[in-house]
This record gives sequence, structure tokens and C-alpha cells, in this order.
Amino acid sequence: MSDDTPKKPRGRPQTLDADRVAELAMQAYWHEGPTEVSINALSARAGVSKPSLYRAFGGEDGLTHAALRTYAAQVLAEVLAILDAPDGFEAALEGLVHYASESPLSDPGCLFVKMRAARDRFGPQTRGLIDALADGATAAYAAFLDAARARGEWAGRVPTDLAARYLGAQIEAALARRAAGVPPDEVRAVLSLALSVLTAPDRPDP
Amino acid sequence: MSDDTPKKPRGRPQTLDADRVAELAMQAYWHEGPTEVSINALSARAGVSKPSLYRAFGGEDGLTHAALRTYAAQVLAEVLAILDAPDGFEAALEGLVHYASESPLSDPGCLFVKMRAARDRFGPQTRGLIDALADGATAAYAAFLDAARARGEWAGRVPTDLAARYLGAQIEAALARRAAGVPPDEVRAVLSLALSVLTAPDRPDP
DNA sequence: CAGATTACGTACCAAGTGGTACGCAAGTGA
DNA sequence: TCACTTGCGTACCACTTGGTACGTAATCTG
Repeated sequence: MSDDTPKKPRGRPQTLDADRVAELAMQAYWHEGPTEVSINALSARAGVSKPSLYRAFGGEDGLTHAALRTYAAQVLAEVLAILDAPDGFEAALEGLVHYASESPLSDPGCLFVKMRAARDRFGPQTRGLIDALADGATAAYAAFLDAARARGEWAGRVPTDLAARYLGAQIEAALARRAAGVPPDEVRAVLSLALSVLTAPDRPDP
Repeated sequence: MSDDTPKKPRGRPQTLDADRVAELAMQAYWHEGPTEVSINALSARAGVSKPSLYRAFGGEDGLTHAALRTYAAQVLAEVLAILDAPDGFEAALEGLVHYASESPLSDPGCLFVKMRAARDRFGPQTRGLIDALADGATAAYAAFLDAARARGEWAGRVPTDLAARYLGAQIEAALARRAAGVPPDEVRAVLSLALSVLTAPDRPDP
């Protein structure tokens, strides 16, 4: 309760809704590819002048950062929540497969995957966020696998950290193929086959 | 023997070596990414004027087409030759894994994969070549698997065409991860794990 | 009301993009 | 020698990119 005074600002009232613009930018980057959408086009589409954009986000880096932040809060969080599903290991895996191959949510691919692929086109803020999200994702995968192993639902002989990386790589590849226009059934077939490595029992040693 | 006369051309002699320029363009696109290299930069680097480039290749589409053509003849052909190795199925697979994960040849990734990912940034010629090469690759994979099955070296229960798509997808993903800077050992570990689906014996039905 | 303060958009900037008009050099044939 | 043909590069084109200088409109304080 130190700075509780909601004193009105003095000058002209602000009419730009930064959240709305960030959301719009996210959609554009997501569906059309982050390298395909220019600031010029974006400001025109949002009905906002370019200087206003720069005032609100401080440049392209700030804009891409805000867009990715929005995407993470809005989409990635929901996806990672699949891992905490109460139906057990195989059900969570099935949820992941569904998300990455068939869900209309990822029909245009995944903004995070796309931005990760074009990582060095972005400024330092955005790069930092990309890296942080990547770390968070693999950590979440690892925790998921650890928990499953502890609960006895997963008995794979593959080390947990390799399995986590594997899981991440396969999901990412599926999302990339999705964005490239591969039909969902095919993406699903390939992804299921790949993940069967985790669910299938080990081959007996000869 | 209809047009056998090697009559000298009439005008100024040509000094531009189109093959050399195509090779140079291929290297640049390959190592720096096909969308990162502009015609301006390329013509400067090749010590050739821009109009000369346009005369020789007829525009950006022609240039990217020539570069990819060069890459296909020079690199992809050699890679596909791995599939015909006389040491058998597993050896050929091992060769593929080595190529896609550790070989310095694919340290900068694969130009074909990169161009396929940015497919719709290119003109019709280049797009056509990309599609043709993609079809050729999956056909080669399918033929490889068919032959292995016929020879009795592969007894996987997975249908051949799915296995071919799977193989292609995994190789492509490995090359993409390679280009993204993932360390070779990690790429290899993930790729080997993925391909173990093909080599491991089937799980017995319960 | 006057003056300070703030956010707004017009109109610009330099740099880079793919692409080309055109004059000139370097040869061949008559 | 002289016309003709051909390849070459300078110097430009229109357009897009990310980014900004600056005048002005809208509000609060005095």
C-alpha cells in the first residue's frame, strides 16, 4: 500500500490498447510466419500509427517479444497443462499427440516453434524469451517423465533426460510439419510411431 | 548429327562462368540460409554485375533453382547413394544416421531441407524442383525399404510407405536441428532412438 | 483562462530489395 | 575497314524495410 494513489495522468489520454495490438501481432506472426509480417503491415492492419507502435513496444524486438509472451500465456500454458492431466502417462501422451497433429489449435503450426527456427532474426529480448521458453518446455517434459516413472506408469529404459529431449524434438517436428502443410493424419501416424519408442516395452537382450 | 557445327558465336565472348556462380550461390544459400542472401550481396561476392546474373539465370527464381540443382547433383546424390550401400540394411541406416547427425557435410544443415521449409518464398521453377526432389527422396526411401524387406533384412511390421515417410521425416528433423545448432551427439542420440522403431523387433501382441 | 504535459499521426529518413535501360567494349563476317 | 552482333557493367528504377523528427490535439493543474 505504498503507491496506491490512482492519480490521473496529466496529459492526453491514451487510446492505444497495447494488449489488443499484441494479440493481433501474435495472431499475424502465428498464422503467417513471424518473418513474413512487417511492422508497416502490422501497424496498418491494427489501425495504429507506426510511432504509436514504437512508443508502446519500443521497436520490433519489443513487439515480437510481446507477441510471443502473449502466445506463451495463452497457448503454451494450456498445452503444458496436458502433461498434468490426471488420467495418467499414456493419456497425457495421447493428449500431446492430439494437440500436435490434429488439434485445430496447431493447424497453423506453433508460433514458438516458428520463432525458435528463426531465432537469430530477433532482438535480444525476444531471443531471451525464446530460450527461456525452450528451457521451460524441456524441464516440463523431464518433470512429466520423472513423475510418470515414479508413479510406475512408465518403465522405459531410456534415460529421462534423453527421453525429454526426444519428446520435445518429436513434438516440435510434428508442429513444423503441420505448419508446412502435411495432412494431419500423416503427422499423427509419424508422431505416434515415434512416440511408441517410449510406450513400447523394451526389447529383451539377446 | 543434325546440329554438329560448333560455329563460333558472333559477338563479344562470354566471360561469365555460370557454373561457378551457381556453385557459389549454392554455398551461400546453404551455409547462411536461402532467405538471408540477397541478389545484391551475391553478385558483389561473385564479382559479377547484377545484369549479368539476370542474363545468366533470368531472375531470383532461376538463381535459386540453379543453386538447388547444383546441390542436388553434388550432395543429395551422394547421400541417396548411401541407401544402395552393399553392406545391408542396418549398415545403410547407420550411414544415414551418420550423415544426418555427425558428418561435417551437414554441419550447416541441408540446403534442400532449408529451402523446403521456406518453400513459398521461391518462384515456380524452384518450387517445382523442391517438390520433385521431395518426391524422389521418399521414392528412394520406399525403394530402399522394399528391397530390404525383399532381401529379408528387414521384417518390420510397419507398412513400407509409412516407414518411408517416417524415415524421411526423421532425417529431415535431424538436419533441421543440426542447422539450428544442436550438438551432433544430441542429434545422433535422438535420431538413433527414433530409428530404433524400424530396427527393433515388434512387440508381441498381448 | 493560460501553461504544462502527454499521446497522437503525418511525413519523412537512410538503407536495402528485386529488377532494368542503356551506352560501351569486344569480338565476327563481309 | 566497317557494319553487325553479342556480352558487359554503370547507373538507375519503384518499392519495402525498420525507425524517427516534429507539429498538433487533448487533457490536467494552476
